[in-house]
Amino acid sequence: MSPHHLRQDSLPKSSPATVSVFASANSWIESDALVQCQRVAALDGMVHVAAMPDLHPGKGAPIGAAMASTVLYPFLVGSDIGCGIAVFPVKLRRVVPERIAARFPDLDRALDPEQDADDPAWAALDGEVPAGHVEGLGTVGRGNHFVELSRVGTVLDSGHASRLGLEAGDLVLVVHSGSRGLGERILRAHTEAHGAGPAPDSAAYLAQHDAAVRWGSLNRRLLAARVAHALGAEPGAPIVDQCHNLVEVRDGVYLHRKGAAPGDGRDVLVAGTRGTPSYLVAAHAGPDANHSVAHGAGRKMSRADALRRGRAKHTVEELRRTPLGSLVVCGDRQLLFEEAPSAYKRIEQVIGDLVHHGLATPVATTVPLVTYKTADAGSASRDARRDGRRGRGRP
DNA sequence: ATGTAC
Repeated sequence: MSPHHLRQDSLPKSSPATVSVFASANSWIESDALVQCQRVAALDGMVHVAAMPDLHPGKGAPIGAAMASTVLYPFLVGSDIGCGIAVFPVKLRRVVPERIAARFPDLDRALDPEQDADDPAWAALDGEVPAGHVEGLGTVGRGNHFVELSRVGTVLDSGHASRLGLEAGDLVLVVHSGSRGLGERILRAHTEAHGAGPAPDSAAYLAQHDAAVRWGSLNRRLLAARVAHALGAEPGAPIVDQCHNLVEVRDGVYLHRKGAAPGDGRDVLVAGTRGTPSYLVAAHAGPDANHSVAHGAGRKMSRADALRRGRAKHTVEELRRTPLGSLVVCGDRQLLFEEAPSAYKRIEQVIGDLVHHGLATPVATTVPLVTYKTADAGSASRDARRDGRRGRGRP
C-alpha cells in the first residue's frame, strides 16, 4: 500500500452523512433503496440525505431523495435533468373521454421547426430553444411520463385552491416530462470522462444543467399547448410547474434532487398513477427534509416484476379503461403493464406520510379522464409514421 | 429515462 493510502487511512474517518426517511413504519420501502441511500451518504462531501415516502431503487442513485453535499455529483440528478410536473388549467365544453382520447395529437412525434412552422403550439416557447436543442421538442417521452386531462376532484384547502383559481370540477392538463435527449447527452458526456465522480468544473456542468431544466419546463408548455389546440382549447401558463430532477446551490451546498420536488413554500403536484387521483399540495418542507417533498406514488416493484405480475393479473382492456372510468392512450402493451397502478404505492399513503411529517398540506385532488402515454396502435398518426408519411390527419 | 445497439 502506498504511503498516500496509508496517510488517508490514518486520518480520522469522516462520518457518513445523516439519512432521514420521511415514511411511516407501515409504508413499504424497498431495502435496496435504503442501501442506495446509505451508499450516497458515504460519498465524499455528503452532508445529509432526505428520503421521501415514494423512495425506490434507481440506477445507481435512489429515486425519491434529496441529497445535500459540498461536492456536485451529476449522477445523483441522473440523465433526465429537468424532469418535472406542470399543471395547466384548460376550459372545454364537453368531455367525453373516448372523443378526447381520439383527438389527442401524436406526442411521440417531435414538432419540426420547418415542416410544422405554422403549428400554433410554438407560441409556448416564445422563440426560446435552450442549448439550441431542437430534437424531441414537443414529445412526451416514455417511462413514467404522461400528458393527462384531469378533473379537479376533492378540494381539501378551499382558500389555497381558490388562490390558484381552482375549484372542484375544473379541468386541468397535467404534464410529466423532462429534457428528453438533452439531459441524457449532458450526463453521458460527464460520465464518459468522470464516471460517477464529481463534476470537476461545477460551473460548466451547471450551465448545461440549467439549460436542460429550462428546456424541460418549456417542453411541458409546448406539450400542453399541442394538446390544448388539438382539443379546441386555449393553452395557458401553468399554475404549478416543479422540476424533481435537478441540483441547486443552497446554503452553500449542492442540493441534488432525484425524484424529489422543491418543497420550500411551493405548490407541487404529487402524481398518483394512471388509475388513481393525484394530489396538488402546498409544500413546506424544512432543512431535515432538504426542503423537498415526494414527486409521486413511487414504484412498488421493478418494471420487470410489473410486467411479469401484471400479465398474470390484468388484461390490457382493464388497464386501458381504469376503475375511475378514465382512458389510457398507450399502444405499447409492455409499457401499459409496467405502468399499471398496481406497480405503484398507494398515493394516499405517500401523501399521508408527507402530512404526518409536516412536509405538505393537500390542496386538491386531480382525477384522470384521459392519460396519454404513447400513440395508440392503429391510430391515424401511428399509421402515418409507420408508412413514412407525415403525422396528422387522414390521408 | 434515454438513444442505440442487438
